[in-house]
This record gives sequence, structure tokens and C-alpha cells, in this order.
Amino acid sequence: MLGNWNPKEIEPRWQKRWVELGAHNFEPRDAKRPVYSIDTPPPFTSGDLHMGHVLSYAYIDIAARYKRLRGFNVFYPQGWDCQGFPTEVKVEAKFGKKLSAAEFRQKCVEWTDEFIAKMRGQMTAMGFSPDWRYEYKTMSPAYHAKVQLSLLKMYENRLVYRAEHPVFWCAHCVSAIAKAETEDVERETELNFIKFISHETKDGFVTIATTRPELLHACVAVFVHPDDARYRKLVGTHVHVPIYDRAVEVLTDPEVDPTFGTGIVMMCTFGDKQDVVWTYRHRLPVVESMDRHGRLLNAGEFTGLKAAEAKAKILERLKSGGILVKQEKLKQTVKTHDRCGKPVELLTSKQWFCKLKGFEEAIKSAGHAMKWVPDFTLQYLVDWANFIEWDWVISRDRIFGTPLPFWSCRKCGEVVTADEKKLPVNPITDPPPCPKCPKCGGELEGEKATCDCWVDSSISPLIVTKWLDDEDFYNRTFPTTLRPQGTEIIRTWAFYTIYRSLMLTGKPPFKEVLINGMVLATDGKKMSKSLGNVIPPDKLIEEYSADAVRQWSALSGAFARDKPFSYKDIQYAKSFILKLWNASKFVEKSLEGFERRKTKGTSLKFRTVDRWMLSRINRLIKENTKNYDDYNYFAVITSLQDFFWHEFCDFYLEEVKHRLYQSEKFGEESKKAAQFTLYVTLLDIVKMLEPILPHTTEEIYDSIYKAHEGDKSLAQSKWPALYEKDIDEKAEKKAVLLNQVLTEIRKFKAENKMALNAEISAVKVRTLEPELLADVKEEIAEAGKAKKIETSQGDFRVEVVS
RNA sequence: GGGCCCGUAGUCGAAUGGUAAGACGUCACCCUGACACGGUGAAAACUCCCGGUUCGAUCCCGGGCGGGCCCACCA
Repeated sequence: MLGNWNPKEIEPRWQKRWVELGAHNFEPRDAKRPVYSIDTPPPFTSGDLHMGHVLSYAYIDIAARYKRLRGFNVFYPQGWDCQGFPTEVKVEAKFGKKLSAAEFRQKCVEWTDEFIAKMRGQMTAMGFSPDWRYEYKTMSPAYHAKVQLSLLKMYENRLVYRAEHPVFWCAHCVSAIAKAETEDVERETELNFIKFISHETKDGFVTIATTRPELLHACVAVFVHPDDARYRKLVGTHVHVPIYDRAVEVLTDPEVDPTFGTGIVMMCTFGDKQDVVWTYRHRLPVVESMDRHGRLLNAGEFTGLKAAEAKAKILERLKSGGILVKQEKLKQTVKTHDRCGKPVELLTSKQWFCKLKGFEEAIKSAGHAMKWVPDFTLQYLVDWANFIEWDWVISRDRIFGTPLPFWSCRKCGEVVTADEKKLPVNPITDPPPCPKCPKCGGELEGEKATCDCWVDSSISPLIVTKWLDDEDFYNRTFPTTLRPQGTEIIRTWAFYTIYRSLMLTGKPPFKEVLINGMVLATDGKKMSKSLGNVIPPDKLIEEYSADAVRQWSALSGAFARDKPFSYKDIQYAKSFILKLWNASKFVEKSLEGFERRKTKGTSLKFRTVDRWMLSRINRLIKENTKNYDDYNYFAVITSLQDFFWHEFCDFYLEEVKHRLYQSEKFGEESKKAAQFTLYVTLLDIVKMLEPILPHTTEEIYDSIYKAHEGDKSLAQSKWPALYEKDIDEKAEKKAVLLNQVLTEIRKFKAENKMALNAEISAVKVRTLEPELLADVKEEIAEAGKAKKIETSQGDFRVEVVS
């Protein structure tokens, strides 16, 4: 018998029990059931799940559980994105900088394993049901081997190459970064107006405006707009760069904005992306302006100073020399590194690239072939593909990352690739596959850089489906059915995964993409530690139960839309679960002596209200099969909430109590029909709620239904069958009228301060179709406690006589 | 500058080519044999504004105003 609802006891018990039962197991050799495979996002191993994780993983779990009920062989793995700068920072803070690279990496691994254990525990506490036998970590040797293999394959096809190129560079992290890792931040800076003396006329000068005087030494030209009449005479002449006294030419380019500053722009290698464009367009020389730590190079006496320091000193010098004409405040947007928040520079260096240019159309058409939920999110991918300007920089100068499987010759630069059979390799410590450069005999040097973490995660669907490891497994699971992920990483994770999958397998990696939004704080702002508005999931589970948190997730389900967290919703969820529990207790007690198998094949004496319930539940089965298929969990949960609370509990239960309690008066047959209806309706409700509220529904099933139904657990049972012929509009119409009459009686009692169970001597109902009431008079009399019922024909009106 | 999303009771939020769920909050009443973390009722929305299509629009189209996100530009 169901006792009190105690989630703290129920939830962990079922979490353990499901594993014992193998309720979530994928059966790779089961050829009978269709496979539903999920390319679950591997969260970055920060040590804590946040509400965004909870929402998105709840969505995934609901999908997995629903598909299992529908008879799919669900492949639901869970992985971890381990490698990244934040971990290095934390480990360095704890252990200092004295460790060797190998020791450092080892500490990172240990640290990450601890965090994974914690996060895995949180996922379990939420009732998430991945098949943990397929867990993966991006830092594992096996994962490294696959990433390296994928790069070797792409290298063979000339899709991976090494080149000198200006790249976004974070001087703080001392690493190249991809455009997708940058974030624009608005800040205020000063626009400095600086005199450049004319070379040809000696005494004439022009004034240019710049925000980056520290790059004067790298100035290789100045530009004006070709139509700018003010400067037409200057074009082709030369001006002297202050301090360094180098002459540079005055050139024209239509991309100069004549209205900005003085309409003359100095071009340095490289102040921003525009400079890169102009350098290529006008074939200008490149002055290496800065080193990897952001210190000036080739800057005379300022060489070695950090940019900010150099800027101050140079401005001082310009000012004292009378060369700085004026300064203006300027609002400016700077690119910053999204991981550390520091401004990024553009530096030329040797990096590894993946060839993206030229594949935009292929990526777009792969995107078009997928089902995007909601559909407009495809546009994010298309827009991004349309803006690809450079290839993808995949090397990062970090330690805790997947090593790039390459060596190169110190003398001639020839690249030597790792032996595919010996993966994973670490070129820093492992010997090269051949002792000397095969081309010139020079010494080989192992690549020190590691992979961008998107190189790791962009093969997640290949990893989980055992690409090149288990052909049968791969054929069954790849392409995966579902890729769930956030909006903010469409241009990275989704984009790179589609690209890599196309390059490596020729196929798109998944069929459906489910995009979730972000969970904001209750104030509508992003949750952040600095704002102090972070809501920890553990506390919510503690206070409201995991099922309530899951129900909140389903309620928050507007796809790809950010939503503030709502205590109101989770409180409602908790109340609903309690209501479900209490009503189940009532049903359980009402079913005493009822045996499901004895009703099979017999015809029951249903009353109209029973037919109404059976009709409504079948409508819900039909509706919610579609809603679940569409990932529209909001519609699922609201329709079930409303039906259960406001139809099943508020009306139906009240309308059958007399048949259950007074079978001597109303007949055993009537009682049995009511019992059957209660049994079926609650069972179907519980099944439809299982994906969202697995713990509570499992406990209800276990107590009331297991003995009758035979499935060991609700998680292993089947989605309710639809009996279309039970949909009965006539019965629904009669029940609606009955409920309207009961509402009027209740209103009367409330207005007259009567108890709801107080008797009334008569109720007179006028309605357009009084014959509809014939079948439900018993319910009016019993649920309304009306001694006498009179009906007549006319516009609806209910008169109560106390 | 470009793209996308959004604008419904005090608040949050569904739905629909035929004037609109539900929740929270508010008010009144009721401890009715599952539930007071409950029950029954009440009050509360010219569905942002202006046009158009339509017999009829909150829902479709155009324009505006307001909010959000992404991208580009920013010497």
C-alpha cells in the first residue's frame, strides 16, 4: 500500500533498482526493435551541473524514456568533455607551475575524474537514464586515439594542414583561438589623433585617428577613401610614421569610412581583421608586432613592453613631442576570449588548420536535410556557414588537450604523421615514426600544440557509435537519431560535427536536432557567480524532489528560448505530484477486491461518466503520442496536469465515490465498472507521465499495478494502447453538462456558506437538450447531494432549492 | 547594417481564422470518508499600436513602437 510520498526514499531506491533491472540497457545485437540513438552532449567537467544542464538533460532523458515505452531500442550514452583551459587554471592554482608537462597532465586527469564522479552523481539523482556502460571521456587514451585517427584521415585528404597565418590570439592564455571562441565586448577607449609628417613636402602633415598607437611600429600604410576629395592629392605620396620615422605610402580603399576620425586610417599588422584583409588585398609587408605574450616586437626602445604599458609610454612621448593633436572618448567593441575575457590580438604564427572554405554548401545542405526543433534554429547554422572567412584553427598551445599526431622537420618543415596502428601518440614524449626527416634527413620535432576542444567533441557521434571499431554497432547506431544541444553552440559543436562527419564518413551525423534555450535567473539575467543569482540544482532536488525538477523542465519547454527560472512552476509541480500520489492512494483503496484479469473479455456495465473518462483518456493518448513525438513536452505535461487535476480528480472521483462506498445500494456491477475505469485511467496517466515523473509513477505502478500487469517496472512497460473506438463524443457532451450542473450547485453552496456535502432539497435544470441529463441524474443526486432533480427544456439555467 | 525570436489578466504563461487555457497572487466560503502542499467559488485581458486580407483576426499579410538573441561593422 502507498504510504506517504517520500521522494528522498523513493527516488534513490528506484535509481538503484533500474540499474539492477537493466531497464535502460541498450541491446546492440537486438535486430528486432528499431534503434533510437542519442548523441548526448558531453558536459564540460566543471564539477557541477547547473540549471541549464538540468533542463537540457531532462529533455534528453524524457525523450529516451518515452522512446523506450514506445518499443525503441534506445541508445543513450553519456560522455564528458574533459579538456580545457579552466581545468588547467584550477590545477595550476592548486599545484603551482613547477610540475612537468606529464605530471601536470596527470593532475588534470585526477582532478577531472573527481569532478566527473560528482556530476555523474547529480545526473543519477535527477533520475537520468543513460546506459552508463557506454560512458566516455574526451581525455581517455581511447578517445585520443580516435581524435588522432580522424585527423590523420583528414590529413591524408588534405583537409588538415599547417600554415603561417594571422590567427586570433589570446596573450593571456598564450594560445591561438578560433573566431567562434571570441566574444564582443563594448568598452570605452580613446581615439588618438596623431600627426604624420609628409615625406614629399617635408613641412605638410596629415592627422590620422587611431585607438592603437602602440602599433605604430607595425604601420605599413595609411588609407583614405578613393572618393575623399580632401585627400585626393595625398594619394601615392608618403608620410612618416612618428617615433619610428619610417615612410609609408598613402593608399586608397573603398572600405575606408571617410566620416570616421579624420578619414585617414593607419594600417598595422595587425590591429584588427580589416588590416588582414588589406594586407592581402594590397600585398603589404608584415611587421611582426607582438610576441605570444602580448609584448611588442620590432618596436625599438619599446620592444618587450606589454601592449598596455607601451601604449601609455608612446602616448606620453607623442604628447610631449606635440604630435598628439587631440584625444576623444570612443565607444568601441573589442573581441575578447570567451574563456578568460581578455582582448584578443591578431598574430601570425604556425598553426594547424582544418579546411572549411569550400565546404559551406555541403554543410548547409546537410543541415537542411535534418529536422530542426524548432525549425528556425537551422538558420543559425546557415548564417554561420555563410560567414565563414577563414579555415578552422585547430591547434591550441595548451597541455591538457589531445596531442596533434604530427612531427615536423626542423630543417625543411616536412610533416611526418603518426603511425595509425600506434595511436594514441604524444609527439612530445614519443619517438617519431621514423628517426630522421624522410625528405632531407633533418631532425624531427614533435608537435607541442594540442587540439581545440571542438576537435574532440566534433566526433562525439562517431565515438559513441564505435566508428571503425565495431562495424555492426556502427551500422545500427550511426547516423544518430537525435542531437540535443544549446543555441549558443550551433556555430561550434553542431557546425563542426556536421563538417567532420561529412569529411570522415560522407554522411551527416544525425537526423534530428533539438535545440534548448538557456535557463536565466529569476530576475531574467544570466545566472552567474558574480551576480550571486545562481540556483543550485541540488538544493531544488532536496526541497522539491527530482521529479518536481523534471516537471519544471517539461514546463519550461519553449524550445530555443531563454527562460527565467520560476519557483512558482516548481512549487506547482510538487503540488501536482502530491496530488497524483494522494489520488493514487484513493484509487488503490478503491480497487480493493478488484482483479484486472477477471474483467478481461467480460462486458462491464459502464455508466456515462465511465465512458466519458475512457473517451478522454484515449484522446489524451492520441494527443500526447504526437506531442511526445514532436518533443513538445510542455503540451504533454499541461494536458495531463489539467486533465488529471480538473477532470479526473475534481469531477470523476467525486462522481464515483457513491458507487464504491455503497455497492449494496448501487450494485456490485456498477462498482466493478467504476473500478475498471479508475484502474485503466490512472494506469494510462501514470504511463504517460513516466518519462517526466519516473520515480513517483514507478512507485505507484509498483504498488497498484505490478501484480496485475506483469512488467517488472513501469520503465520496462509499454506505452498505452489507443482504443480509438472508446472516443465517445456523446458521453463527453453529457459529462460536460453534468459537470456544469455540479458547478452551479457548488456555487450555490459556496454563496450560501454551506458545506459542499450539505444536502439540498432540489435542483431544477433547464437546458436545451434535457435528454442528455437522463444518464447522469444519479451523479447529480450523489455528488451534489440533491434529493430531487427536475429538468426542463430551454436556455441553460440551474436553480437550487436548499 | 543583416538575420532570427518575442510583445496575451498584477505576475508567469498556453491555445485557436469565429472575442481567450492554466498557474501564482488577491478576495469569499468549506477541515466533504485520497489530498488543508487540500476543496468550492469570485474578481481580474478592448490578446502593444495602425492599416490590409476575410462574413469574421489575438492568430495571416504590411508598417510602426517596444524587448531579447546572434552576426557584421567599429581605424
